[in-house]
Amino acid sequence: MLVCWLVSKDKKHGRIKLPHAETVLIGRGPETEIVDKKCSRHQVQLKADYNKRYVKVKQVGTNPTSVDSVDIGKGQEMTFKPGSILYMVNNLYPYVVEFFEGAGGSKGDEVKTCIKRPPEDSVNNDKESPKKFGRMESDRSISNLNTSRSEKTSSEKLPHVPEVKNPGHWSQGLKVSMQDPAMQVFKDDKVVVIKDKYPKARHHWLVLPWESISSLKALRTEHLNLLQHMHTVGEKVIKDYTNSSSNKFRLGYHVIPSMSHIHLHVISQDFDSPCLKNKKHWNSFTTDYFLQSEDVMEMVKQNGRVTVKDGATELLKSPLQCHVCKEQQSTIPKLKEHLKKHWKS
DNA sequence: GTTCTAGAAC
DNA sequence: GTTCTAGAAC
Repeated sequence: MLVCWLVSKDKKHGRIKLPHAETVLIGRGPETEIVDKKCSRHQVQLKADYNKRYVKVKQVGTNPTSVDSVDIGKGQEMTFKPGSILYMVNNLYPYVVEFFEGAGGSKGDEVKTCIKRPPEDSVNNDKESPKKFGRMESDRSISNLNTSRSEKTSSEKLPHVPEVKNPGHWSQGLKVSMQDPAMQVFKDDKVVVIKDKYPKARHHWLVLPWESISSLKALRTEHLNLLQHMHTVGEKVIKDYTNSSSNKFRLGYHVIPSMSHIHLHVISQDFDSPCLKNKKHWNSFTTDYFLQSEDVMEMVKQNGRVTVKDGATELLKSPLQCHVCKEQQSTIPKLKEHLKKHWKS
């Protein structure tokens, strides 16, 4: 009989049993002896899969839980396998997971007080295997790019290349793409620019720092130079790769991005793209969900960090309003038809 | 993040 | 009947 244990790496307390396909909530409390207020009482939701020999970890609390230095993100899941380290919150309180054969009997120093929920789908877990991220577009051309660079200055000299420990998870896709030379439109020692894989306008790039910054919340005063550089590179890409006089652009960040690793959107304001399909897409670029790059820099300058207001998610449900003339449209197809009016010939 | 699809809206 | 959205699954 197989048993799965969650083990505190710093041996703060006894191991916690994770039964197959049962949801277990862990966080601040007597069973973990974590008293840190940054850790929610229900910080993570764990569900072991004895067939796959891994544990699904969902971050329930607000502050970051990470697996091998990759932030999971609130409400999101990652796989946690033997050999990986789960940090309960803020890179603190390390845990490992262990699967043991035939250790059914001995209760040992097991901690019993964890909260359990009935399994949601106790069978049916066998079919899916970790997916590779996305699809690669084979026809991506970089022939007109990187003209100023000599051929082989690439990755070996870069100061930070973010390690992707869970490349299978979709939220890690940017960290994979940014390291793929075929995706890189521009790079220097601090940042790399890639095309958005699902552009929401005729021109849509992402500027990513090599330095691993998980999100806007991690920004501090010491990042100001980098933020400014990201902005400057964004403007350079507009200048180099578009007829910039005829295209309006905005540079900014999503308040709550879906993808890990901070990224500056550089997007033309035509919003002419088949990938723009729903209200969330629209509102994420045309409401205050989109924080202009300059505003982010100003906030960091003033307050030393970016404060994210609660309820930003609600902005994604706002009525569809044209970003140019403010006229409201009832559906996405009607909005897309309306937008044509504002395109230049 | 995208895809898929049930069922709401028309 | 078709179009469109929104939520689950990935």
